[in-house]
Amino acid sequence: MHKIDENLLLPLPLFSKLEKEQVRTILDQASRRRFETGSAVFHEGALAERFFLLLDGTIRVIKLTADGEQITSIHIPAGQLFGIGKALGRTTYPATAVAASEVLTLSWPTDVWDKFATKYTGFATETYKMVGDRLGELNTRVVDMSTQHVEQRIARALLRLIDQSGRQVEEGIEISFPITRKDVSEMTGTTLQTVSRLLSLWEKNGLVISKRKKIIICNPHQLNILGKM
Amino acid sequence: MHKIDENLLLPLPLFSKLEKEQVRTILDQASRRRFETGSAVFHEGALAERFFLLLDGTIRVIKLTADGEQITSIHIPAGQLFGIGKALGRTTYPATAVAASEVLTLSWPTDVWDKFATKYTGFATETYKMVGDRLGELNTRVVDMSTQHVEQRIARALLRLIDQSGRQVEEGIEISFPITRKDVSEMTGTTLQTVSRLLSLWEKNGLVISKRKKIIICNPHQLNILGKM
DNA sequence: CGGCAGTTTGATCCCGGTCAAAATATGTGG
DNA sequence: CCACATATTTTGACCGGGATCAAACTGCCG
Repeated sequence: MHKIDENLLLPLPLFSKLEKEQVRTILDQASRRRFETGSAVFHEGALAERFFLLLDGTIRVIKLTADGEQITSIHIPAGQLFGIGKALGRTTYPATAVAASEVLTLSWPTDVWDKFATKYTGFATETYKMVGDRLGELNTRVVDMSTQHVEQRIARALLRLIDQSGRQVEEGIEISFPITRKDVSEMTGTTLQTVSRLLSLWEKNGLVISKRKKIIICNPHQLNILGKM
Repeated sequence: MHKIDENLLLPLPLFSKLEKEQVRTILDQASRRRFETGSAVFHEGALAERFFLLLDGTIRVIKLTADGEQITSIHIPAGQLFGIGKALGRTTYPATAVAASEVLTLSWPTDVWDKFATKYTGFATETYKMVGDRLGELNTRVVDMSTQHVEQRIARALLRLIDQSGRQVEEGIEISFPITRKDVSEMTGTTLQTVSRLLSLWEKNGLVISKRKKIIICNPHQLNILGKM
């Protein structure tokens, strides 16, 4: 196993209040692992034996319904912790985490969480801030789902994605991991047909450009207006 | 201001790991206040100067949309903390808290949260467990909203309500605070007309009995089946 | 008793789901 | 490098759940 350069991690909010020395100690206890696109990092209901830090790529958090449908709860961008049920008093993972692209993770045994939280200033604080953000995001999701039409939900979902994991390209801002119509429909509670129709329409109007598994937002401003109608 | 009997609070999970002495100290720093049905305890966006413990009654947490619609995020039953943005790194309240019935609260200045969290074993742990539960609830809300039909969402919402704040009465289990068709529609992302139609239908079939601002579930089992179809 | 808040019921309409089928990419093995 | 299998996207036709509009009804409070 390679040693990881602690300088890469120091800029992360999670470690911002720590000494280089401390980050080194934390890293030395971590396991490093790569996941291929589509593979699961952990499964809903499984014993939460480890918690993870996403070094690179994007994690898609999904839930399965009784009848086998799957819906996307959130996407996690690089730099964030996930699978931290321990921090919230859980012993099992509340959802399944899938690699939305090639993914690089660090992970630690759940047991060390308490030690980290008490020993390292800001570690718990930053984590809970992140939890707060996710709570907020879920909250707006609920509001959206109850009040917004499909067109607006999809527009907002795309904006959220480029906000979290957008990459500037020539034609606009691209979603930095492969994403299908089906994925978008699972994020917004619709069907892939509806998503396809809308993307086609938007492409005709110059709002987006979309290829297979790829979406580029050309005109975020216009999309934002659509999302608020 | 009356002294509050600490024996009332000792059974709460929040205080379960504390000495009587410590609970007394915590209580002595609290302000006690009553809110009438419909009045706001705090408003979305306002500076989070205090956090609250709900002694009696039910709190309805609502969010307002851009166009003035309001949707209900969750209900908080007696015994729980709320308005604890500080624990999640927030400085403002993320939603509005309204008294769904007559309500009795204790509250403390936000500043003392850190002290409580570090000083009193289990205080932080219990709080975060609760946050975890709310995260879970919001998560299932999102799943529900994306996959369930209106009938199922309403059935589940009612079941959740009697689960959290039900009161056994002669004909079945009653929701222990006044609740209108409109309230239910705001919880489920529908319209009061649809809720009314369904409740009428269910009443005809003996599943519920509903009066003005009052709903009694006569047959939770049957409703549970409906909610899973 | 008047007025308001809450509820019921009917009629109509349309968004978006469902079913179906074809078109277009991508990958794989020979 | 081609042929075939599979994954993804597109487009069309149809239909139904539930929103919307409208109006009457009921219980409650001052």
